[in-house]
Amino acid sequence: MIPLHQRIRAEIEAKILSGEWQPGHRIPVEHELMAQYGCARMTVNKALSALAEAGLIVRRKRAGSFVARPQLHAMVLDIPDLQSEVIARGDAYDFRLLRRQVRPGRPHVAEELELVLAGEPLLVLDGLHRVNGQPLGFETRLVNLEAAPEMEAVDFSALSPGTWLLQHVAWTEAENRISAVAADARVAQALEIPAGTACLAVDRRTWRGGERITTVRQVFPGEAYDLVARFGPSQR
Amino acid sequence: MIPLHQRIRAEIEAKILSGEWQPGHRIPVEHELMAQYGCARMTVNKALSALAEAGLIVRRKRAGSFVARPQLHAMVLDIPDLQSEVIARGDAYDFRLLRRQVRPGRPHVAEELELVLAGEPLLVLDGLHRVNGQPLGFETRLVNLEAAPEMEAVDFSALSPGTWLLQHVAWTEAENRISAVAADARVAQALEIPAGTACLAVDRRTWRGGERITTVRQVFPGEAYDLVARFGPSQR
DNA sequence: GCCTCGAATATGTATAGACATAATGCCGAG
DNA sequence: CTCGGCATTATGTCTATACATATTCGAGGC
Repeated sequence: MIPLHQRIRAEIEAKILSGEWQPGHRIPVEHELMAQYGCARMTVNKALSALAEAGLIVRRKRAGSFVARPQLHAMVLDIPDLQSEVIARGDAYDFRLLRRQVRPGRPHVAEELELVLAGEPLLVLDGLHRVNGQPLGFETRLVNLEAAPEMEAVDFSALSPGTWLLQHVAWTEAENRISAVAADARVAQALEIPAGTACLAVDRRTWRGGERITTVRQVFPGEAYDLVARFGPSQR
Repeated sequence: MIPLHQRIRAEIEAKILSGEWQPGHRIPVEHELMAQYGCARMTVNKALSALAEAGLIVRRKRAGSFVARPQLHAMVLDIPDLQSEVIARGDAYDFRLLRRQVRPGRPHVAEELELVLAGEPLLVLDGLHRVNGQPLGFETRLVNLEAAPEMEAVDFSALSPGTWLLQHVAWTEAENRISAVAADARVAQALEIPAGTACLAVDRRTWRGGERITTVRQVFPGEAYDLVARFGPSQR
């Protein structure tokens, strides 16, 4: 019932991932596979093109197709959505708003100017993600109200701004920057950990076609949280 | 000179990424695009299939194709290769080996048993990545010598084991786990930072077919290093 | 009003053939 | 022996056509 090009792809993929075909190994040329599966070349081609797209093989004209030497530097990172992740585990999630403020962007703060022109309205939100009443992560967010004016009216005393934004505001590009920081006094107090504890910081910025929508920094205690990036069969 | 299907793809992608076609917008059906570009349906189909694969659009039979609502949780993570990254910047890279040891896997250490059976040979390497003579990151590595026997003979007093492994040992699957840790005494001394400093820890495990090859933990001072994950046009 | 079934529609898969393009390797000229 | 150019080969793109499949919409029966 599964399409033939997908079966061809899966069988070759299995040979590669099992190690039976090592990097550098030459894959049967399209005419051979065509004969082997009794199908048209387009079908074989589709399977091989998909494998090439996924980076598992390299194709060279006149020479043939070869198992690729995998590269470390482009892996798929899972960024869990806190709320759905927590709820999926059967725990209770809530968001506690600590600060809310609408004010113009300050002309001397570079971070705010990346988001809005000086004087344009900026929504500032600080809050705490919690699991079963325990602090999970601290979040500081700036929102460009020009890009998401409806957001000014939303009540975030319980709903997470990230969740609301994902559902209501379209974005086209996003960047996450991951680093380690020591918890400062404010974060430490909110997360109920000693000041100076090593924490994972995720800085996320989102755009909609050139226009900046929001900037957020989320800080998690180091032992309570990690991020995973994979290359391999689970990739798809 | 660029293939037509790629041009079609690029033009639709541009409309989506510019925000001109918002999420939920219905894309012209294949027959319309076919007429618009004066080509066969297979060509249009190839362009749209690629966009669907990349997650930019969603295709539904009978209904049509629609701009997808982007999901946060699968972004592409750049994991720089330290050595080439540093050299590309024009700085001097070197690796200093701090410890080297070959011994059997200890039966009570879970981490070692994931790599080898108890009693099988294990290569243990500790070392320091340096830029212009300054410490950049501390690395602790376990290597399964069954999987990479040639490695026992290599001199790592200057060459980084990661670089050697990437070039000489084929792998099929890898996982990176990113977390924050406080520098312990040994790491702090090696990196010349105060003990307890917040650091970014990258735990990497690689496989070949089901067989584990190596486990490595790299620790970087928090301010000196970060990782970036993106979704968007730079994705390809 | 509601439910079922069939027609229309858009995508999914596949074929057979054609020409384009790139790279390898061989062969002959110098 | 070396170098340039040409034939060969494998992939890349595209066409025109066909049938399969999933989903929606509407018509008709209850």
